Amino acid sequence: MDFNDKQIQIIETAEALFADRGYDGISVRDIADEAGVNVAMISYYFGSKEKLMEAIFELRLGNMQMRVETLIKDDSMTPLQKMNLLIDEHIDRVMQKQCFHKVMYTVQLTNKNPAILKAANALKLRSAKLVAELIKEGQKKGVFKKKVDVILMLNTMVGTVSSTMMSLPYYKEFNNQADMPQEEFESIVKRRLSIHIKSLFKAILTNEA
Amino acid sequence: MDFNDKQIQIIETAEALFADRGYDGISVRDIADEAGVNVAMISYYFGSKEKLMEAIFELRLGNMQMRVETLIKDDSMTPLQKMNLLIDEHIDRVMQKQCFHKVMYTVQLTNKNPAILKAANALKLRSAKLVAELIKEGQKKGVFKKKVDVILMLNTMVGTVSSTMMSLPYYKEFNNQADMPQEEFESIVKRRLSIHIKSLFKAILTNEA
Amino acid sequence: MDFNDKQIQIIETAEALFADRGYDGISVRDIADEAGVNVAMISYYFGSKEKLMEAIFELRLGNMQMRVETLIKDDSMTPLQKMNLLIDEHIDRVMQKQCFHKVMYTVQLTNKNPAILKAANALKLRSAKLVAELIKEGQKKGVFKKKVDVILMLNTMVGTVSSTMMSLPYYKEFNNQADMPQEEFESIVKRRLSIHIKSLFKAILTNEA
Amino acid sequence: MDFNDKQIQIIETAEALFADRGYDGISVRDIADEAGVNVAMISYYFGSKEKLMEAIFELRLGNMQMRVETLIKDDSMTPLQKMNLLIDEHIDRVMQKQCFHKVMYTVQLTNKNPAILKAANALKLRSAKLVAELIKEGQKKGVFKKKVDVILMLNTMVGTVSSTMMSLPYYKEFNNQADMPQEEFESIVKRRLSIHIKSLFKAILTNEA
DNA sequence: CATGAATGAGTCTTCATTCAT
DNA sequence: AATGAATGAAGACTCATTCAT
Repeated sequence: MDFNDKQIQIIETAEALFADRGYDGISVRDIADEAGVNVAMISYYFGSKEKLMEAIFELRLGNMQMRVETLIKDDSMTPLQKMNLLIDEHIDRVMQKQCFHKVMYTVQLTNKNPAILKAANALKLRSAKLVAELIKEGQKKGVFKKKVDVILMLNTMVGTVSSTMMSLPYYKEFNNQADMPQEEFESIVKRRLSIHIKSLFKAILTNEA
Repeated sequence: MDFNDKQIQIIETAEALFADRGYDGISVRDIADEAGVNVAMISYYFGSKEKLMEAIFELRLGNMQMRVETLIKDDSMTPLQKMNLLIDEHIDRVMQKQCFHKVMYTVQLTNKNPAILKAANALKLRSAKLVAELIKEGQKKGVFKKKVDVILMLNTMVGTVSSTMMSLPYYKEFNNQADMPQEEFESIVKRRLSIHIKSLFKAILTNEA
Repeated sequence: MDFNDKQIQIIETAEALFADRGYDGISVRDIADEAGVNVAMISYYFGSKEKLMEAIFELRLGNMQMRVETLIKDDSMTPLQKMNLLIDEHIDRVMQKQCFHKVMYTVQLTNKNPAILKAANALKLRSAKLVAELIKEGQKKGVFKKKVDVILMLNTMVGTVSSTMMSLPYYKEFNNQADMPQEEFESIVKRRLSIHIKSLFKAILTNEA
Repeated sequence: MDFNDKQIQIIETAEALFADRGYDGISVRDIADEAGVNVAMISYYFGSKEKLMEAIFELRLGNMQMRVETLIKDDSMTPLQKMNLLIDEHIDRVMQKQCFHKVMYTVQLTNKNPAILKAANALKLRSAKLVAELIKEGQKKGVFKKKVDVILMLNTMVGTVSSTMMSLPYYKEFNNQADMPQEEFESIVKRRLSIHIKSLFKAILTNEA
């Protein structure tokens, strides 16, 4: 749970490389070279390549779940406000840690890293249940519709954001914004995504347009 | 473009295995063993592992683009009908060829197979442009809203479907439908997805709820 | 059970090297280099280093057990004749395949190759039981003593031969026969061993000197 | 020659582990972990793994030679008494320090630790020469036969004991004594070995049965 | 046309040892 | 005096591909 500086450096290097070429597409030597450390150091610090992969998730997933929980249990916000904040935080998280999320998607796509897949799915399921509670709360208060498929709704949020992130370069090209600085472009995308998904959720959750 | 029976057998075996363990997670020997052919046959028929991967896309993407084009240019349907059919066809395609789509997502996630990635993105871009034209047509007819972000809209469609497909087992568990036959469950999911995405698109494209 | 020429060549090379430096003291590359084959060929033919070790035993132990069995069941010899032949055959076997027997002793000394150890011990136990029957037969006929510890007797045979083989160079030096050709020396040793052990067995088995 | 407590602890741990898995089958880290000391301490105290191995022999062989010498030169015993005591002491030594003797046999079997092998052989040779003198003394006194092959005789002693020690578990099984406490069983084996070898030596050395 | 045999390059991991502290 | 951190070398093994047949 607590990694030293060199470990974090290795983890972040691995994360970026895994995102770019996949788990099996990157050798421990690639990681070591890129991180400027000795090959043996990866086994030394993490035990194995697989364990290094797990360390990436340990580092990144650590407080993610906690954040969702505190957000949902916050009494100072209405259910809709919470949903909107959930959306914005998800967008921020994914856009800020694009590499990690790419890695996470590949893990979900294959059965290569079963231990990690299991952990990721458990996290997903728990989050979904928390959100389901939140929906129920909103339904009790009469602000949300009766029939809501929480999973599909979350899949829309997650899927839209990930599809968008995955195709950022093409989105840029399609919108003729190739010249725009990356940071500015991503900021725009984030805003658009936020508005887009919030309006979708409004349509899903409430009775009005 | 024209593969013989044995080639198709190899392609489909490879597709399923790549979907399950990723491109680098599967060796040509794995494929040969599973397909019941000699290892050397893969190089013999396709030239290389990479080329076999390309063959998968050649086989699967072949008529996909064409289908979108004819659909959009069909004069017997309203723009909204076309959009709805586009959604249903996408859902059907993904659910029916889950393996292939998993493979395609992994290709989009990494820079491992650049030639394929490029082809897939070109296809995507062309589809997006066709849909954009369709939207414009609907806007001219006054049935669609003025401001529509086509890319985000398509990302919602693609992302929702793929996220749902990727997490089918967990969706099943979450809904307490573990006992239901897979076919029936997938049929239900398809219907739900259809309604879900269509209502989202309605909210995106039209002014009413 | 049936190895091709190249496999036998590898097996015999490995046998000699393992005898000289131990299982862990020899790398598959050592074996490959010495045998003049590619490193990958060892995995290709045997699966692994461990399996190669097992192949050595498969090749060498194959007919050994059978030989003991037919010898013991041969009706044309008296029990004492059988024992004497058993001794001579053991001496011949060990002296002729010194490398293999060195390998076998190291296997018996450590718990490194448990599968092989188990097989070797099973063989030993079966042989001991056969010899025990032979002893009983001799006891019934009144030519052997009543009380004979078969295991200790066999340990004397096996142990004497192996100790002698292991220290051949020092035996040579001790007897001031350093100049004698190796073959001649070994022939002498075999004769001496034969006489030595037979007289020991006579002392163990019969009542007269 | 003078080791401190921690060194002896390391030596004895190494001895046990080497006995179980061979020199190359055990890493210095294994030894350090098992002995509860730092990995670097082994290099620190002994210089290298090889030197640690030598230290084992330094510790164990130290007074062994001396013992044989004083025994043989003891004037209060007849040659036969000396031989019998030699046998019993050898049995005791091997059975009490089984680990060390296993290590020593592996050293004699391979050419991996030449320095140690040389020392062990020198010791063996010197012992053999001492025993040869003892035999001559007995021959002069007319209690021993004229023709005795000292080396073969000693090989019988050493080989019988080591073969027996190596196969203790199987001896136990063969005799249906699996339930007997190890200590009691070993005590019985020692007694049997003593009688067995003494009677063999009697046969070898004297003219009567 | 199809394949069994073979291989060089590359995989992850472990190793004994060193060195600054 | 003792050790945690670090590493170059070597370990066994797998890989996609080639080639003679």
